[in-house]
Amino acid sequence: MPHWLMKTEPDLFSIRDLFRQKTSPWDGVRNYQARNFMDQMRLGDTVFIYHSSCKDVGIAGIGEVVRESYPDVSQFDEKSPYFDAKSDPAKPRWRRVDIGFVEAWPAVLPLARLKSDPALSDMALVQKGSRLSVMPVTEQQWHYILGLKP
DNA sequence: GCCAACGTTGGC
DNA sequence: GCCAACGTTGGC
Repeated sequence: MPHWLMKTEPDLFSIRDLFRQKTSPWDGVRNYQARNFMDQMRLGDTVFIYHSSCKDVGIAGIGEVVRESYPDVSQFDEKSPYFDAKSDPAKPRWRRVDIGFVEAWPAVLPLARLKSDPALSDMALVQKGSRLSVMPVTEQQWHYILGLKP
């Protein structure tokens, strides 16, 4: 069963919000590589939920795919920050998946911890300048990181 | 708040 | 098809 990592800005949507809501559409992804990875996600795939652009940057918990990719309606909403005037309603450019809550960790596993670990040097997450917001996690990386869980 | 690195756009 | 300019991401 494949594994993934998805970024979120906790000021907008955090692991605690996912806990409260139990499930949430993952919308607003506007990057082709990230979108293509979302299209590959399947029901039951597990996802590290990563907090970015905040005080405690790192992995905050786990979610799972509860609905496979379907059009992200926010691309057609002129009032949405995710509006995309160039997207054709007949062929929506952007999609989203729904993510369900699995667990919140007692503390964030810091990015600095992941960066300093040679076992994780292949992850896009720790590579300089990487801005990918949805990425695959290998089986080995997944279990290794689970072992680092705070 | 700063700024390096990135992805996208558009002129040529 | 190249590449400079731009807007954005995201760690620090």
